[in-house]
Amino acid sequence: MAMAIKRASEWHKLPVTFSELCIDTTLRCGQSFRWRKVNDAWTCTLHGRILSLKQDPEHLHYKVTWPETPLATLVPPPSNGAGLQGQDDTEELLRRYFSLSLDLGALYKQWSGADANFRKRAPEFAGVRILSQDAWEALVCFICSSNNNISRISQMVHKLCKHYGPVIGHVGDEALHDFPTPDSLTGKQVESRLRELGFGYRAKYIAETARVVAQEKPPLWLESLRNPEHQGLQSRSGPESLKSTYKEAHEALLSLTGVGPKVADCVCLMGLGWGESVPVDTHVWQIAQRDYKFGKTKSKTFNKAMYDAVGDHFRGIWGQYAGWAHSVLFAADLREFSDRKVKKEDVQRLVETQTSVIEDEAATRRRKRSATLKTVTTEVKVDDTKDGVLLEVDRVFKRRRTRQRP
DNA sequence: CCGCCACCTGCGCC
DNA sequence: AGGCGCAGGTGGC
Repeated sequence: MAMAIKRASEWHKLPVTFSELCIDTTLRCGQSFRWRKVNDAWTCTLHGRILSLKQDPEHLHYKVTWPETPLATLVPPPSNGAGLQGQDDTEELLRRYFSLSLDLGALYKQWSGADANFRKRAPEFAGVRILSQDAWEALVCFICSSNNNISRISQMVHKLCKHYGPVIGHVGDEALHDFPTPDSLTGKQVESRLRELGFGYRAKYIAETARVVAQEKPPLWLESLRNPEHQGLQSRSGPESLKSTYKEAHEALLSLTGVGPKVADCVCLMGLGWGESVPVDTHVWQIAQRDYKFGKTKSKTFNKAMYDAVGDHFRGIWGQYAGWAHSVLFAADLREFSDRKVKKEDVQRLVETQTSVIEDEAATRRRKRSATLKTVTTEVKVDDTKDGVLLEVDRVFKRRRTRQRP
């Protein structure tokens, strides 16, 4: 069996157009925190193997590297049972991971038809898909994401794999690890060790959640929360009574420490196949206020009712795959991709002025952020005379905390 | 229920 | 150059 597995890795290709999948955007937009660009190829461990991806306008190119020693004993086979049987199931895995049976072009058309704002933003951000990630991995990664930035989240997830995940192989002299199982994170020392590794208060959430998932919840509890409809994955696991709806899955996840509505929705969307789930974070809340006229209610702070209202609103205009549409706008709003927006506005602005657009843009962003985040409770108007922009801010997403003096 | 705050840490900015 | 403020939130009053 091991002999069949071990062979020289080579590149394969899958016909996929750029508008159906753009890995460069999809893998960098904060869904998964493990993909790294190595020698011009996106690389990550997935289902017990190392996967490298490249793309041209017509194809997705992939290369598989299997473990030097069989890992059947270390890594549980995928829940669909298609594990290491000797034949390469990587193409099927990729189709599943990227949900390639879904017609993304048709969805973009639907969302554009229903929403002028989407129509405006989407052209620069084609091919953004929701990754079908492992539910447990998504759960832990998004627990790490609370009050945190993408750079540090990535570092933390990397450390988690490095210290608790099985080695799958090597790239150069660096070992690549798979994501650790719940069992491997249940030890007595886990919390203190994670704190040493820089996880901060999330160390407790992770250790506690691992213990509950591995020992207190019934076996396959997470899997039972999966959307049975998603990409035709007719449930082969569990009786009818264990199936859940999106709302039930969301509620169930809230029982875990460190999991609030936002993290629960991330797990629903990216780990459990619930396409209608819309994670509302500070970014999405700002998008809702800026582009969808949110922020006109009595309540002063962002509460659960408003959280649900934002999600319901987007589900209303975008429909069954609202979470997918949301991630397109989320990507369009990310700092990391701001160059694409500058380019576009460059053209517009050059017609009007000859000033430095990039610097202008950066300054505007700073002022906007500053106005949005630092304003406290009262209505504020910021008159930006230089750009002739009038910003109205009804409320804040989060009250600025005043640091205690020692 | 609603509305505070504290919570770890690292990086960017002034 | 040394702090301050913030980052895809959540738990506990």
